[in-house]
Amino acid sequence: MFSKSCEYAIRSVIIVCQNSKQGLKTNVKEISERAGVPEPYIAKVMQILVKAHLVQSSKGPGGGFFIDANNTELKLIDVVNAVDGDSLFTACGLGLKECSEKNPCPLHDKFKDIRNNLKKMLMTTSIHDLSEKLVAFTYTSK
Amino acid sequence: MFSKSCEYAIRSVIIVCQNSKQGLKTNVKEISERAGVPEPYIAKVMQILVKAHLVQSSKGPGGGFFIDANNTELKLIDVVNAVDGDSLFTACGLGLKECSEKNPCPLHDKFKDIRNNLKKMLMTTSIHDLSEKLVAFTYTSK
DNA sequence: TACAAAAAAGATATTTTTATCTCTTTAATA
DNA sequence: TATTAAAGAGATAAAAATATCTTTTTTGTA
Repeated sequence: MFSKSCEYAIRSVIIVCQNSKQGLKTNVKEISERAGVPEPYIAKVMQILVKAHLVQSSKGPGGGFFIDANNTELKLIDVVNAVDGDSLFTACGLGLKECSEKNPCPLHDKFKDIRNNLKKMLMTTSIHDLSEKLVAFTYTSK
Repeated sequence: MFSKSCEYAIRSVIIVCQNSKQGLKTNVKEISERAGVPEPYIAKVMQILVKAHLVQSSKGPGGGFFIDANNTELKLIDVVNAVDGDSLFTACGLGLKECSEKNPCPLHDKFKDIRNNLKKMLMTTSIHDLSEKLVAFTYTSK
């Protein structure tokens, strides 16, 4: 469904969010360990999230990633969009260039429903809520 | 959503199905042209579909791919499963190894709904129906 | 039976994604 | 001010997906 980069990003953002609620910053090493993702790889992915202003970062000793206190409405879709773009919600299910509302491929409407469901779910799922539910979960990739 | 191989497969199967209704076989060249997919690539993908018994093939002059007359209940999910497997319906949305019904990740239930919708759609969409609706559509990849 | 047309099989090449490594910049603090 | 811990940036490497090429097998037909 999502790219690995995106899965990693979601898991990482949840952890950063948890720490941020306690006023803590999270460095790449901790993200790597707790999210179960390779350290140099997630370092790159975090750069994307910082550039998209979904998380903030500070350099130097004691630095790390955090989520701004006023950025309380961060949604899952923001992370997905930043990392994977919006092709999941917009591209034709059959990969057809000409497929559109005006010129729908035969699967167009069926796919639209599915994608709209997915989009709605991602738009209404807040990272903050997830970070509260997920405390007990161990992140280990396949 | 689907791999390119899978998108190609769906488009190709629809074309083969159309021809099969008129008792015609479809060779790789025709599939390539009408589905807008690279010829040597779709040749490989068709082998997967033949091995999965979703389409039949015959070699030699006048040969090609066709769908058995009694295989009238071919569904979209059969093609997706043969080419992409079932990870889209079974894998954790966050890529977590331990996520399961018993030990659900925080997104588990929300993803389950989406995936079940998708699965239901694919299970109820017949290739034969699609092949009738899609006659006018031009297949051109992005 | 020889030829030609077609899929099958296997090898190779290219591109994209995933992953890692090295060096630079920033900033806290001893 | 020197050291150190951290992110940022850029280069490189490995793996997977996509694409192509070559050879073999099958089969219809002249």
